[in-house]
Amino acid sequence: MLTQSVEYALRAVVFLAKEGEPRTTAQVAEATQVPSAYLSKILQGLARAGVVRSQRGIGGGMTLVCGPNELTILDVVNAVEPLQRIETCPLGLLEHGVKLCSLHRRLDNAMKSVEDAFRNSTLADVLADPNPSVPLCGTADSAEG
Amino acid sequence: MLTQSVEYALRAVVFLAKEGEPRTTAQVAEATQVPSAYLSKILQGLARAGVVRSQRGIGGGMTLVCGPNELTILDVVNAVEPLQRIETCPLGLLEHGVKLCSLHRRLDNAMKSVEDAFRNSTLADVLADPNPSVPLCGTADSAEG
DNA sequence: CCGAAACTGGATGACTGTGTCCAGTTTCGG
DNA sequence: CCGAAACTGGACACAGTCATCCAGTTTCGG
Repeated sequence: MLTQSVEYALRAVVFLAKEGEPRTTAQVAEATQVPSAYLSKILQGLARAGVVRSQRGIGGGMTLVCGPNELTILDVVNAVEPLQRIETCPLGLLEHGVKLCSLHRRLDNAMKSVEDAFRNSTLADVLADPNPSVPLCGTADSAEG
Repeated sequence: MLTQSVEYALRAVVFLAKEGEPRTTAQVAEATQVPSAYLSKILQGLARAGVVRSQRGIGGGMTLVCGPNELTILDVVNAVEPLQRIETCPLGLLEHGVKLCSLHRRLDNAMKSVEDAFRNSTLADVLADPNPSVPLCGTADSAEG
């Protein structure tokens, strides 16, 4: 339902939030197991959206612009592929423009529940979650096959 | 977030539910404002999935297999493009397989909320909704532009 | 049987998402 | 200044989605 690019972007920012210091595209790619050439495009997008800052040259890399508690999953999703709500009738029916019909209202409510869930999760929340599985972290041999 | 094909399929089944009798692809296409050549492919898929029954020849057309109160939005969505939950860790980390990490658990919870919302809406619900905008219905000149 | 109505299936094309590659540019350290 | 490190941008390839068109098949009515 969400695109591959969104998944990759989320992994990348979670990693950057966990590290807290500049990391190169190659480092992020290895840690998140995302193809590095493609990840660089995604990070470029996040940089243009103001989520991440890039620094060229030796010692450079990518850093989060905000702290983990000021950046939500929704921010990242919207930076990569804006989560679009149904604002007006997809059929272009004028009467449905202001108040969606029952079908589209139901679809939009589902969108809204996703949006709300994403808005209520900051990266700090994700990292602080009392969960046995730490995001992106596996033992050396756990990613085989 | 949902594909165009899902939107088209939902419009089509809502229309068929409202009519209750066989309707040709052309009739459905006009009522739902979906390109008819493409709609025929979508209806073929719905027929293969057992949501709709097709009848060739004069007097034929498409009919719902079940009654509107036995068919949910989720059924239609899954027939066209299965709504996929996150079952195992997308990174392939073995430790995360059974219990998702906090990032993927949050993403999957969002998927689940969509799935639940769709499962709880039958076509009968959609049609019976006390809403001033009746699904797919506009006055003759409301779909201009 | 004949023909019109209606669905079926394959070929085709544009566009987007995913992914790779490489040449170019910036920056830092010496 | 020089070179290595690192990001940037463009070109390309491939698959899937969206969409169209047409020839073929089934079915009904007369």
